[in-house]
Amino acid sequence: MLQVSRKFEYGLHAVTYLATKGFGRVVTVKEMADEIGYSQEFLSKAMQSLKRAGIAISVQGVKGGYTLGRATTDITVADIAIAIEGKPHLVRCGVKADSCEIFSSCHHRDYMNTLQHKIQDLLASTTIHTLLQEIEQ
Amino acid sequence: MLQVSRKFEYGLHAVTYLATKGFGRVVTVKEMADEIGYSQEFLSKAMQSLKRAGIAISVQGVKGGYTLGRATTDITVADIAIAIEGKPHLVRCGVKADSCEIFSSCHHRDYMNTLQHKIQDLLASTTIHTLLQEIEQ
DNA sequence: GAAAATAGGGTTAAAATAATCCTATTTAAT
DNA sequence: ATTAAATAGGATTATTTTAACCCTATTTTC
Repeated sequence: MLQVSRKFEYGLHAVTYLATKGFGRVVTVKEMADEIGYSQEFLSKAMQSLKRAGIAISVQGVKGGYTLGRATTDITVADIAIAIEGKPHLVRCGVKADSCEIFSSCHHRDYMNTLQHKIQDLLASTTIHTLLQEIEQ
Repeated sequence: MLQVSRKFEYGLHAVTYLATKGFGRVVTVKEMADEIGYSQEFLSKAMQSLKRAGIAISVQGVKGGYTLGRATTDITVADIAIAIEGKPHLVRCGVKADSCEIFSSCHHRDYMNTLQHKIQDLLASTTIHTLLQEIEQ
């Protein structure tokens, strides 16, 4: 349930890594993979997802690499999750709506959606900046 | 990431179903599976997990079935998640602590644990009672 | 004793996740 | 121009997780 995918973990770790390296500093995937201890190729995929979402900026070519696309105050955990895993689809009711006999009285979808929004709101209210700060007490 | 497992969904749906049937009313897995549209055998496993956690009470034998083990005000979404999927282990840093060269300066585990606790707290503060109420506005 | 229910071990099937492979493109340096 | 180092990304394979299924035992009512 509360399990985060490894790709998300890669993405979050990469973002916090870039954040500690300072805004604007370009870092290669190789450096990150070596330092952090992840698979370079898989981390590369995560970075590509972060780039598409504008969370990271890529610089191609020899002196290339990645840097943060915006301030850590403007990157939320939800941003990273969605960039990497897409919008979550929590509700997977076993019965399709049009063949569900109790659909009108069944609020299962509502409950699941409520839950989803709660989690989503929580992650959306957690910026990288606050996450970093909460640690270094 | 934010994806809930089907077994958790089964469990939550079963709990809300039992809740709407009224406290103390014993319902068979077959009835629930038919009404809700889930696999009877798999739902059965979910119920067994809920029973072990005290969320449901089982009655064996011919007139048997399940009923809620305690009031909906005393069952949280976290209870159900843990009963069904066990305690989550969010952090899966690619490097083992004793072979991690940057361990002392790496706060990744802290970030992940912080996140985990935030989600856990959210789910632990969401009771079935409130979930049911929030819908019927 | 028969029937209807939970209990639960064990195996198989399906799906999702993670890893790998390979090639293309971009760009700095020589 | 050529080379080397980097990102971009499609495609495939391997692994792991999840879901489904099978089968037997136990409990309890009638």
